[in-house]
This record gives sequence, structure tokens and C-alpha cells, in this order.
Amino acid sequence: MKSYDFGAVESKWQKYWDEHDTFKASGDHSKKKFYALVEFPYPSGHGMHVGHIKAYSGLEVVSRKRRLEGYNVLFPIGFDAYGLPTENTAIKENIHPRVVTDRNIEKFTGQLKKVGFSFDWSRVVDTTDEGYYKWTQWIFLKMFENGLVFRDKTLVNYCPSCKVVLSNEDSQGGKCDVCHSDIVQKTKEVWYLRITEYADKLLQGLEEVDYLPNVKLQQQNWIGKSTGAFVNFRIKQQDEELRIYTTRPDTLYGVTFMVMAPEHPMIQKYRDSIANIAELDAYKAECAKKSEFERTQLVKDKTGVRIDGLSAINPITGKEIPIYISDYVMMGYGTGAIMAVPAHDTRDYEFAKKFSIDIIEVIKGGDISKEAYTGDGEMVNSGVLNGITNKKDAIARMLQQLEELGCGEAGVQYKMKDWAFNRQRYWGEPIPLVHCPKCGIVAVPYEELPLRLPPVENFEPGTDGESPLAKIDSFVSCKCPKCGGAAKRETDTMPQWAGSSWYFLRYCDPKNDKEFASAEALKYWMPVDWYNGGMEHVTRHMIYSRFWHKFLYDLGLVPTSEPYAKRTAQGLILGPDGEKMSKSRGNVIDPNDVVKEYGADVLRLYVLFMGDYEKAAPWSDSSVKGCKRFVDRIWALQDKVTDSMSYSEKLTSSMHKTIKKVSEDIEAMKYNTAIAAMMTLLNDIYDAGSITKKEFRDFLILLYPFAPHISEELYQLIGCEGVLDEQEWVSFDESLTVDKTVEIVCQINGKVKAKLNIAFDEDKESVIAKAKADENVAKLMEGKTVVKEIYVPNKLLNIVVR
RNA sequence: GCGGAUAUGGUGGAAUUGGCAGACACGCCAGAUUUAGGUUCUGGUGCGCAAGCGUGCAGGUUCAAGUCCUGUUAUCCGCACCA
Repeated sequence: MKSYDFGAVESKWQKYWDEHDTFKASGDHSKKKFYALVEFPYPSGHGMHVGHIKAYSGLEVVSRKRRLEGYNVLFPIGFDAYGLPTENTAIKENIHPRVVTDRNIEKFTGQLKKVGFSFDWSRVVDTTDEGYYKWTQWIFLKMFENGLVFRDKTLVNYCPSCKVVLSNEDSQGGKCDVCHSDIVQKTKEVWYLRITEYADKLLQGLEEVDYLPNVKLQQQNWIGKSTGAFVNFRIKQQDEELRIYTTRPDTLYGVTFMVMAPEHPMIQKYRDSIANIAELDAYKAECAKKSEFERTQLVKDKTGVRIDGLSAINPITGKEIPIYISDYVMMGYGTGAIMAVPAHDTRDYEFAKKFSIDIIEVIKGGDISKEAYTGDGEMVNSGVLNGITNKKDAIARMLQQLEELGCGEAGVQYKMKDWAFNRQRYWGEPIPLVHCPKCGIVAVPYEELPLRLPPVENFEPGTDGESPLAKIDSFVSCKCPKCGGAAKRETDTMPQWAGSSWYFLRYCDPKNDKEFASAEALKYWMPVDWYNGGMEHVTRHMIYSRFWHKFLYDLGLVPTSEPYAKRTAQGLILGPDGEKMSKSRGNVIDPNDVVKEYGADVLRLYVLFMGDYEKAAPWSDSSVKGCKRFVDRIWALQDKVTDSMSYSEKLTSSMHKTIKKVSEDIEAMKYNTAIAAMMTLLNDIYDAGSITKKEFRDFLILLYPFAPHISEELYQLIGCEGVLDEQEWVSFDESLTVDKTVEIVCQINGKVKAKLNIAFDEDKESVIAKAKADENVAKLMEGKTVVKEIYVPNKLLNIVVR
């Protein structure tokens, strides 16, 4: 036996799979299907990361198993290739982003193939391909047609370094997601997708899908539904009402002031009757200068200005109350104004303390001289609510009161905001809209799609955050599709999230040039049976894509209301130092090095063996060697094979146990214990000294999803027929997974005192007799009374004595 | 601040209807093979000389607790002035 030449064996089988289209999903739609989806990578210039390997290896194992179980498996891959890093490389190296993208895709493809993933390479999608983004634009136009696209002038998150407008999601913590510079607020005309219209559907849809609990929870928090009430407060000096949203209408008797966001339109409307308007304007200007980051850092220190000239009347008590402006109230949530109840809200409490405003207790239970009391309790100082002892009843009673008085009603609010859907960048899908001086915003006709990106010399954005496309006159100037007059094209492009919002649909029918995918293909393949990816995409990408999918569903263009039936997430691979891998720390592991040194099978085994698939785990070079040893020991088994085509007596129960364990663990994503079980079996085989051909064959089938190259090679070497991918997954016999005799534990008062060998399922009396015959046990029972005898079949006997 | 998760040998981690804590692997120790190193093979390896003690910490329930209950600490993740 020669030592294992993994390099030669792995390229041999990779070539075989390529030439035989082994993993091509079948067009035969009568077979049962399985659609496994992994998040397609952004093809960066750095090549693949070990994190990609772990992310794909999970469903890779499941996909290979499913094929052996007789499923028609769709396990596709593609490239989410629009985006800033590519454009930045293009600017830096002065090459076209198309060239950079093609170069990176080629690199990724080579690397993915070297790991031997069983992707269907005939269905690769590239979001920057004309044949693909034509349909991204098409879906966008459908949204436009259905009123889900709108333009609005608002404060946006602007990154001065990247010179782009960012969504809230891309600027979390006041930092740019791409370059980590501080974000500033800027007024701009931007395009929005009305995702909030789908907030409730997105929330309710979660009830019908099988996502990890924390995935669901994060999406729920993101959507952020809250129930409460809208209440209208009359303005004393004007014929006007100030509308507010509150989740605590039960505390209405405790309102001692109101707060508006500095940008609230009412201030502009009545500026002439506000005595201190200059002061308010100054405060507003100061707030606009603060970055999101500063705003959140200064939480404790409340600022604000009282409006001199406007005051409100509490509709329930009739009392006059002052109105302030403060930046702790946001224009973007609720109505941009609140009723403040300092006794029972910590923020209002801080504000009231600072501005010496009255604090009126309406719920008993706390000490409002020290802090706000936000708990439950008996209502006091609250008119009709007095005596009610819990929040729920108090709210119900107050809602009734508000309706009777006609000054408010129950209402619902969402934290989720509409999706800012444009970037001032070159490398993205052009937004297919035209600005016509006569007709306004006009859609590019469907038959003119794709609206191609024009060739450009300079990809740098303009200094004021204008798209590079704005400088291309031949692109900008056009005729209005409606009136034929001179018009200008929209020059912004779509954000990177656009292409990934529907790619799973394109995989079903990737070459179709008549539709984004045929109804027939969609009906067969959708929904995705199992989607795996990173936790970082759970709120943005997943909510966006669910939104697009639900929209298409409402148009009758996709067969299911939810795109993903099941969603799981892998844990990060940390550097050997236990820190997150990053170039600056110098703790990055390159998967190519591992493939070169140990082979693809070892890499695949290790990323799955290193720990719980869903948890983060640090990389360990020496543990990789453990997997290498495992592979080499399997290779050495070829010298221990006997001709028998049945199981040997020695290994029968080991075989059945392992088949059961591996089969079940794969389904539960417990890849680490599945591999451990195969290692245990291998140790048993070494103990037994030999392995039958039948046993070896079945072992190789179990190993195949994890380490397909060596499995195929050995399968051939021991003279089995065909190739592994055409075999059936192995089954087990439950009754053969148990041993004939088992060792059980004998406890006295809960402490282990002896071990007994008994027959499987031996009866209680017989076991107790055996236990009492044990020297040690007999000694300990001498002169004691037996209180209780507890027997857990085949596990344990506990004798309680006194 | 709110929400969620996690805590087990020298290390990564096993163990879910409560039933032998430490599977499997790494590392380490000893031996064999080898000119040596590496590889490979065999045996050992939670702590403690011991009685015993051991799953972040303090209690509790139980014949029996890593697992259930109460409290507490630390770390990580998500959201964050959301009214």
C-alpha cells in the first residue's frame, strides 16, 4: 500500500465530477426534490476565507446525503458581485470593475472546486451579469408600478469617505459598514422601497417557517411591532391638534409635559407665533450636526428647549401642559411627538429633573422621588382609572375613554423603516427610471431592459455625492418614454442588497431570457428547503429577500408566500488566538494553504469537527492534524479488508450504531459528533483487526458526504461497483444497535459502588440479586434496612438504605 | 438600559424524558519502530498521597442534578432615547 497521495486523488475525482456532471440537478420534475441554499459569496480580491468553507460544508454534507437518499437535489452557487470593494479596487488599479469582478469570480470558482463542493456548476448566477440584472430591474419596475417605490427628501446617513448615502442597516453605531468612518446626517432626495407596507406580513410569516429561534427573534425585533394608542392633544393657542403615539395610555393622568422632535413640522407652521423661535432654530441646527453616534453616547444628558407660544391641553384632564423640543424624540418613529410621563418613564424622568417639571405618580409601587417606576401596580390620581390594579385593564379602560371622547384610538407602530434604495456609485444596477420635466418620474419600458451600465472612464463619485453616471451625458440625456420629450435618466444605482434579494429564484431557472424563472420550475423547486448562512445576514438580507418574495407572491409570480422553509446559521471560525480573524491581527487562516498541506477532505472534516456547528470556535492547527490522521488511518484500512459481503460478528453492533448516529446527527447539524462516531467506529475496526468488504463499503458511504474524494477512491480500490454518488444511503436495524450484554452501575444511596454485567433487558429481581452478590455492595448493606430500590433498565440500579 | 445565548480537564468539545460527567480529538507522559527529527504503533492521562473532591458562584428540589427551580457573577451577540 502506498501512502495516501491526496493531491492526485482529489484532482482525479474533481475532474471526474466535472466531466460527468455528477451534481447537476435533474430536469426530471417527477422526482422528489431537495433545494439546499447557501449564501452566495461576494467575490472579493482576497479569495476565499475558511468561514466560507464552514458555511458551505454543512449543507454540502446534507446535499450529498440527500442524493444517496434518492432526491433530486438543487445545491447551487453564484456570486453577489456588485459592491464597493470591487469598485474601489477598480479605482485604485485603474481597471474596469467588470474585469476585477471576472478575475475574482474565476479565483473563487477555482478555490471552490478544489474543495470538492457538490455545487451544480451549470446554474451559476452572477448578479452583475446583464441576463441577471435585467430581472432585478424588472422586479424593481414591478414594485414601482405597484406604488412601492417613492422618492422623498429626508435626512440620510451619509458617509463622507465613501461619498454614499447609507441605509440605517449599513450605518449601525454611526459608523459606515464599509469603511468605518463616522456617518453624518445630510438632507437628500432618495429612493425608498415601501417595505413597511409588508411589516405585518413579514412578522406573521415567521409563524409558518422553521428558523432557529434566535433568527426569528432578531427578525421580530427588527420589525419591532409595538401596540399602544394615538392620542390627540389640542393646542391651546391654535386650531390644531398635536398627535402622539404611546404604549402607555394608562398613564395619561400623569402627563406633565409634551416633547416634539426638533424637526417636527408644527414648529415651522407656527413659527410666527413662537416667541423663542430663534432659540429653537439654533437647537435644531445643533442637533443636525450631531452624528448618530454622539446622539446615542449622550443618552444620559438630556437637552431641549421649551416652546414659548404653544402649549397643549390634556384631553383627559383638561389641564394645560408645556411643550418642549428635544432630540430624544425622533421624527422617524411614531408621530415625532410624545406625551411625557416622568413618574413612569426613565427618559421623561431625566428630562423632568433637568428642567424642574412636575412629576405626578399615577401607579403605586415605586418611589418616584428617587427614580421612575415602570412596573405594574394600582392606579392612583387617575380619575376613572383609580383602583384598577393592573396595566392591561387600565389600558383597556383608557382606550375606551379615549374613544368615547373622540380624542384617540388604539394603534400599532413598527420600528422598521422604509428601505433607502439608492447609492451614488457606478458598480450597481442602474435604476430604470427617467425624470421628465413634463411627466415627472417615468419607468423605462420593460422591453428596454436591461438598462445597461454605460462604459465610464472614471468611477470616482462626484464630490457632492453624485453618482459617476451623472457625468456621462450620453447616459443621462434620453427621451421620455411617455411623451417623447427630452428627459434625464436617474443616475443612482441600486444598493448591493438588490441582487441578493431574489437570487434563489433565478437558480431554479437560471438561463431563462423570457421570465425571471418559469412558473413550472418555481413550482417544482420552491421553497428553499434549507437555507444556511451567517447570523449577520439574518436581519438585512433575509428581511429584504422575504419582502421581495412576498411582493412577487402577491402578484402571483411565485408559488409560496415564504421563500425559505428552514434557516440555520453557522458559527464563526475564530483565529488560533481566539479572536475574530482579521488582516490587522494577522490571524487569518487561508483555506488554500490547508488544502495544499492536508487536502480538501481534511479541511472539510476539520471545519465540521472543530465544535458545535452553530457556535464560534477557534482554529487549531494541531487539531487539523487529528483529522489528517483519521483520513490516513482510513486509507490504511485497505490492507485489512476481507472478502465477506456481510457484517462480522465483532462489528455488527458498531456498524449499526454508527449508521444510526451519523444519519441522525447530519439532520440535526451535529456534524462534530457524527465525525466522532466514525472515529469511534474506526477505533473499533482497528481493535477487531480486520474489516469485511461489506463493512468497509458501508463505512465509505457514511464518510462520503464529509470526505468524498478518499471515499470514492477507496470504494474503487476495494472493487465495489459504480461510483458512490449512485449508491443508496445505508440503513440500520434498531435492534442491532444494542449489545447483548451491558454494563450497569450499582449505586448505594446515589453513589456508585459497583459495576455489574447483565444481559440486555434482564429483569429487576435478577439484577438486584446480582448486585447483592457483589462483595462491595454486600458489605455496605450489612446491618442496614433497604428503603427503596430504583432500577433504570440497562443503565443503573440504586439501592437506598438506612 | 432592553432582549438572547454561553460558562464542563492543560485545549477544542461530548453528555436533553434528570440516571456511570469528561465521548471524540488535540496536547502531554511512558514504551516500541526510526541514524536523528518527523511519521507510525502500544499504553497512560479530571484533581488529590489518600479518604475523597469535582460541570462559573450561593442556595434549593430529588433515591439521583452539568441537566430542573431561586438568586448571583462573568463573557459574548443583537437592539438601543422606539415613546
